[in-house]
Amino acid sequence: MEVHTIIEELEDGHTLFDYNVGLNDIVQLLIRSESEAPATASVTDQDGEVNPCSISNCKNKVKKTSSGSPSQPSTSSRSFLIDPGIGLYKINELVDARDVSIGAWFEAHIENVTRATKGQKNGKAQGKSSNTYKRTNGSLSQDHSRENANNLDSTPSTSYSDCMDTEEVIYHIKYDEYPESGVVEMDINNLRPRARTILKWSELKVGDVVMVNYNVETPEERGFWFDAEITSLREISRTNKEVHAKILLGGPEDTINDCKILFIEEMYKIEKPGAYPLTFGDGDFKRKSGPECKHCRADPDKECRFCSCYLCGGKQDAHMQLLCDECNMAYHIYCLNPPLSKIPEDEDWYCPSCKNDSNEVVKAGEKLKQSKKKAKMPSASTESQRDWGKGMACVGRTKECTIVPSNHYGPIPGVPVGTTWKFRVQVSEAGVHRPHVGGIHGRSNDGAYSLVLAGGFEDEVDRGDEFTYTGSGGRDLSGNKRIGEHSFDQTLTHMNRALALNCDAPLDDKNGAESKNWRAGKPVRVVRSSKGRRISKYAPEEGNRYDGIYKVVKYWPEIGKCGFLVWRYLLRRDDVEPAPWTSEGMERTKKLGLSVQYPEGYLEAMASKEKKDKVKKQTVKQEPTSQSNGNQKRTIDDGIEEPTNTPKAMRMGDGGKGEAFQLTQEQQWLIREDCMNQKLWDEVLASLKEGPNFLKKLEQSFMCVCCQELVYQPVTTECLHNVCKSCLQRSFRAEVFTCPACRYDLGKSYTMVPNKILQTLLDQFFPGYILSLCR
DNA sequence: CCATGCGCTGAC
DNA sequence: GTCAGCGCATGG
Repeated sequence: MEVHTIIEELEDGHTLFDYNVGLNDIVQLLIRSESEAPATASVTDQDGEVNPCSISNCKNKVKKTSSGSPSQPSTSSRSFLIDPGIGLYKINELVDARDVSIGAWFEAHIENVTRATKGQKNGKAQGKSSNTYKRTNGSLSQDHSRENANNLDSTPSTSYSDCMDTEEVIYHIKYDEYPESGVVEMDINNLRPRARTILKWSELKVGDVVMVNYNVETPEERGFWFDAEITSLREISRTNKEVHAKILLGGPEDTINDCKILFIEEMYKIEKPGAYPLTFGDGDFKRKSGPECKHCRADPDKECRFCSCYLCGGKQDAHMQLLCDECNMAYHIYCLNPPLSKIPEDEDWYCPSCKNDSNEVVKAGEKLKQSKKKAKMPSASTESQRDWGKGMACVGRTKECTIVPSNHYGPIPGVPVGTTWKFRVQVSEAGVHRPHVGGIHGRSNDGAYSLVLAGGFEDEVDRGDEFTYTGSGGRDLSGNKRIGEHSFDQTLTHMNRALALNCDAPLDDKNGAESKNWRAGKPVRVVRSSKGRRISKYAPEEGNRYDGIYKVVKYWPEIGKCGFLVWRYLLRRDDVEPAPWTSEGMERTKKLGLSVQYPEGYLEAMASKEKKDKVKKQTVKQEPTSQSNGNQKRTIDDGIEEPTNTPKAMRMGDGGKGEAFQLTQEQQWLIREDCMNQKLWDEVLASLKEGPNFLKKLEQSFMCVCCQELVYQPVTTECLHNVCKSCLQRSFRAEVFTCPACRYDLGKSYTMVPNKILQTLLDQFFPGYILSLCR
């Protein structure tokens, strides 16, 4: 059953190909303006015969090729130009299929286009119903088309009013398909011009239609090209992105509407439609110029887009023509701007529109190009031999806390008081104190969420349950420093203002303020660093320890020991969890097995480094002049054996033991009420005794299969899976009415009712987690 | 985009 | 032991 699509008007600057018309459509063109008056054109195949085909997705500007006046439109000879002439098109319907499969790409050369008048269209439609287009033997449609062509020829004086009628456009296309060498003619539907803009991840967004070379997570065939509309994008880590897409064309099955795309190798955005020539295979499909051109069959008088200069249109001086290795277009060396005096010796040559800036190309073995930001960084200009970024001085995060947002007040779920990390970057990863370097984390219009006590100020006092803290700023950070000498007064702005806002008193940036009800202030997570040991006996021996929740009692400006004005804060502990230095706290620390946490592989690396140093010393002693440093290093690296001494890392894994996770009565009641998820809850509750691991288990069990995050506004399906309502809605919009987890058919009219009980529970366990998902 | 920063490391 | 100076995350 064919659908007739009427394109009433052509918009300026567009071609017929810009209109999306579906498979098996017949395009009807209604000419409305004088300038777009219809014309006749002949459809001829290689044998001079006429061969109709139905084509869709065409929106083509009528090109005048002779000087027919609008008053005699039908006598003028016109053709439809598919700019720039050669393009990569997709076959969707093959009438005369040979060894070419549907979905294959090929280069096509639009030879001729025919338009039939209204009367003929009807005739043609009849012809179609009588199998004209579903040609199974070669003669039927040819005969019919010839009839059409004859009709055209016999009605040269069609009046202009006729031109206002709906008329059908008929194309005839020649194509070459790799690896088939000959020119074959065929009927084609749904021509789709291609784009070739390589997408960067950062440019990709939901809703983009892209052409992807991919591996898709289905049992179907992998690794080919298809068109897809991006439905969701998720950055799992800096190097790991996940894309879901709705396949539009050419996927493993066009029926798959939501698939997870993995390992994308190349991706092109389909932008402004236009014919972008691409070649198949490894360049085997390359035309020859001049008399050898297989397209014009060595006929020097025949116009041929393949061997005529793209700039001047002439096919003379074939020996002076350059063929672009990308688009295969021919260019006279003297037509180029600037012109070339001779044929370049380079094997490859690219035309001006295909040439890439060699500065932008990353060659094998070369480092990736620096981002704009990196280019501005000192490392881009200085030739320092230091391996910045390898040690813990400048590493980036490898994990990120997403169970609470960055502006979360109060404890981080699953992180008990006493948890200790070796490095600040780990504290950041845990979400306890996010800045790598800064002492206060907060927002100047909201408040402070956490701070680190590291003994940066000699005149600070730490009494454990109460301490004074000094604001930030006032330091001379010239010379790319992170900390420096005090050289000016601090102000109650930025983080200093944030911390002041925690105090339950009106802000006063001149005299400071004191809270009458200090417990009413906003909670601050406090981390003590081992660096604070020089002024505080409460600082941990090693690393950075989370000590619990404190509140700002008061803040005031004063002249510090440094001689400049500083803002000082008094914080007091207000936490039900015992402080780590109390006997109760120490017992708990022991019970929970909280020992210093090191980054993954850190202890191993340190152990092997130690070993290396030892070996190095020995080697130097034994053969002081035998090897260069480089070789020596390589030998040692390769000879590293597995580390044997990682006691602390081993203990680290026991962190969850010792203290069961406590559920409130309300939580217990809610869990019982959530009977749909009873089985899941039973599993999760089994890990209650594992303490913090309970939350991890909870997070895993209630993860949305679509967005891979903790479900938000969960819809608990009949098949007992939990999916975010928005994810399920997206699936339904893509007309997939099955459960994303198990493909159970939910039915088109399924009503999505969020599981409020589950949402309440998740909000309690992971306060405000939705905010961290919306970043 | 720019400014800020109670870390961290290798070189001296 | 001291110190220069880096990437990174964060806020504005």
